[in-house]
Amino acid sequence: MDTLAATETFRDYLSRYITYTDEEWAIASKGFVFSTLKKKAYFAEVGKVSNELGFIYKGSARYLHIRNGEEITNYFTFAPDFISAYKSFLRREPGHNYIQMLEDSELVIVTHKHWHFMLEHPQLAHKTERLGRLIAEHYLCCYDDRVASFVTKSPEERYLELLDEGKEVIQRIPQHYIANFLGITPVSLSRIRRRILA
Amino acid sequence: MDTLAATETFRDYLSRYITYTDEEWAIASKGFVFSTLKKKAYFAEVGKVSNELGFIYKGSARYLHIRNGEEITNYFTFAPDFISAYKSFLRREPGHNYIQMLEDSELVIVTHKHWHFMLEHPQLAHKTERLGRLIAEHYLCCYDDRVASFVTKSPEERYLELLDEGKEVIQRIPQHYIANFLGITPVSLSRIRRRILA
DNA sequence: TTAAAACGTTAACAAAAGATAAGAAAAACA
DNA sequence: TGTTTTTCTTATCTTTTGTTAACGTTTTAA
Repeated sequence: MDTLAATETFRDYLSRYITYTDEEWAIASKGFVFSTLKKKAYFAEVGKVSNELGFIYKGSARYLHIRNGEEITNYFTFAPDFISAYKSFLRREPGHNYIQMLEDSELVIVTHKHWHFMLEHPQLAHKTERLGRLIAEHYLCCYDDRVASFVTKSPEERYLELLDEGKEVIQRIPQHYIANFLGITPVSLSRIRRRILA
Repeated sequence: MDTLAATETFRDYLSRYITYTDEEWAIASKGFVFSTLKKKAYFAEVGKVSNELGFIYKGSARYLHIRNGEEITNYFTFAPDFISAYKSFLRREPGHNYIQMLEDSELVIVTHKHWHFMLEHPQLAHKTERLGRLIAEHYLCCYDDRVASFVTKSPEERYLELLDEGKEVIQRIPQHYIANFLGITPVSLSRIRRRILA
């Protein structure tokens, strides 16, 4: 996909939150950067301040921690979606997790500098503030669901729930990543699967 | 506390996110409503669209679900803080949880209508959008931590973590609520406590 | 293409959690 | 104050999960 098409895909994705006029979009998109990341490459790393907000229009990624020397996969993202070490990006602090590509991927990058340019540019500021608010609100609601499922459901129920929604996740992701995502061990997930099939 | 003092407490709390000028604040605060809720009263209920964003300046509350006929406490809030059925408030959908006061409480209420008045008023719009964004971002980061603790830590570790941070929670909240919050049963929390003391 | 690494399942045992019930202590309240 | 309700702990038993290790299969990469 060329950069123009990528930019349009991004614009189209954003339209669920906000619609910039052509003129506004011309100003905003001038600052976008395009990036290709190979499978296993890192978009964000522990200990580094993430200066980039990414829009992944091709590919996928996983979020992971290292815990007692072991990788624990936290979350997945599939194109088209945002990809970001929010906390690090927003607070300008060193991050606590890695973001690694699951396949060769292509992204539109909004640097921290450009994001703030958009937040301060007279013509873009208001819509950009709203965009930022709506995006944060959207993910807030997602997190709310996720926490609720940890609090009110058993691992088996969480897995069944995932089967219902996350068709893509189930088919494209190694099972031990999914186990981590559910907060259990890979061995335990394997047993749950056997239990369900029986 | 009288309504003027309450309004000032609210303004002071908001100053961590944004500072309205006196003139702006005069416009904004005109629409605030004041509410007193007794212990056990509900701020939000399942099945009802929440039309109110609350700022609790005195008191505390818990968020809870009903699951198989049993209450499951999800979260706690202590003054001063926001209190809101976000998902319901933001999306105008019937809510999936209750918010119940843990003690007699006093709140500043921003109705959905007034919030949108603030988002659209020429003098307030920009700061209000930013306020909304910063609040959402703040809670997003909180949720991120909470999910990470479910994914990477055992119930016992989550409890120890809570002991470190949440002094208030530990002392003022019944233990079976805390057990719910940690995603385990009250019996299990009791055993964890014995294990730790030994 | 071949060697190495990663993946998923299963087994065996230990540790922890869920469910249920009983009883004591504390808190609510009338 | 006295009674009821709530809260917390403990015990027993069952179920589930964690841990470690083994094995066959698939994928990766040299």
